[in-house]
Amino acid sequence: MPKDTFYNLSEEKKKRIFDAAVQEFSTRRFSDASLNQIVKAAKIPWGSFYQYFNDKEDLYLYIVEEISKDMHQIIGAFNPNASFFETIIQRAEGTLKIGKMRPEYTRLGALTVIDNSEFMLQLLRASNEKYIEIIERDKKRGMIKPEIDSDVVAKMIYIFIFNEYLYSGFDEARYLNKVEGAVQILKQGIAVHQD
Amino acid sequence: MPKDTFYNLSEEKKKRIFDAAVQEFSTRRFSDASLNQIVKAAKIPWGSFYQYFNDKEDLYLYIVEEISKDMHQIIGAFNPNASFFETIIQRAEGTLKIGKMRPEYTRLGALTVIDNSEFMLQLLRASNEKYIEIIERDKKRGMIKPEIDSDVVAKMIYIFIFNEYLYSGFDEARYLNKVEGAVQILKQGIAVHQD
DNA sequence: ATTACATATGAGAAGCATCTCATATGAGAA
DNA sequence: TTCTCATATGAGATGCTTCTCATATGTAAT
Repeated sequence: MPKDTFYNLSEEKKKRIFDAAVQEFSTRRFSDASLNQIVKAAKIPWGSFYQYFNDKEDLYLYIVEEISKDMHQIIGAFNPNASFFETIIQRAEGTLKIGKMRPEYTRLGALTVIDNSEFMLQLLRASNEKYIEIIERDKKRGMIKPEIDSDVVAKMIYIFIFNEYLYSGFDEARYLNKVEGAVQILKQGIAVHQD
Repeated sequence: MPKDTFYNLSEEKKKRIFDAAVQEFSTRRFSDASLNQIVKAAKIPWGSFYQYFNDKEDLYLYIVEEISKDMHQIIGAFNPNASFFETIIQRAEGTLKIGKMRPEYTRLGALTVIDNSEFMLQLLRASNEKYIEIIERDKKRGMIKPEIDSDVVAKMIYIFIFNEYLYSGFDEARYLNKVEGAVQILKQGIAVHQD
């Protein structure tokens, strides 16, 4: 947690520090990111940094927290009645929106997720839980086969849309097309029915 | 490429260096791995290291190369006539075999792949190409719906089995069960058919 | 004006990294 | 034996990092 001294700073100075940190943490992963660069870019003296934050991790967690707040505001609430399949598409669209409005958040997110496997695990688990709930609900609604392993479905699609975004998300049309393709495959399967 | 001096070394000494490097590179990613640790563990003097290798990367590439050779020998050849679905299962079994026989290779592989996104991209592309070929062949065999996007299928399953292994591969039965579940879903889809 | 206190400042301590280089060693050839 | 040359060796050069601390500054209260 940043110290009081940090919160007492002018908005302008806080923003300078935030921007410098986002810039650095979206370019290099946590362990490679250099406080040197950050204090230089933020134009604050070395000593001041430690008046504001306990250490590098303190700053990092603050940044992640702020970004998370900002992202929720940008994406807005999901439609709670959307089917699992619709939810996937909505989520992909939300990801694209963030990527467009705050590309640096996307880069930082990608670095965070590949850097800290424990963090990634938590993120995966949390997302998975949400998806599983929606799948279970749709099973009750009679929209999804009840014998299916919800965990597997959730992971297949979540990991797919995540990876596909990292590696082709810059091409929005293509990305949405691929996600829709994946949803179709989930829905219908790929085997030729011989019955 | 290691220097001649390295190849002239006794097998015992080469193995000592190999083992020390695998140990370090399977514990910390490339940029965090410490040559200090490696020369200490391998019991070679600092100066000698630079008689054998040009730099850290030189050693690293050598290790990856050796591991790759060793792994191919362990897994052996795939059955070329197996269906796409069977190939997936075989691949998962191969991964488990490596994880059992050379757990340190798996750890090193995981670190490499998350460390170097360019390397990961290459790996993904190469694997994807192979899967796509098999899928296309099975389309011609009349086993897979021809209108399906092969690229999406390949990625969905490949990324799934990869991630699932990283996060639950230690429980072999569970892992194979999940992979089989994923294959079933791919085959049949998850939507309740209303026709 | 004086005191008190929060904040600002940057030089440098301390630690760790990779890599170099001058010198030592030891085995085979002349 | 003496010379040659590949190899061995480790101290330390150099450069990066995070983080500390003694001192300066500015602001508000007395």
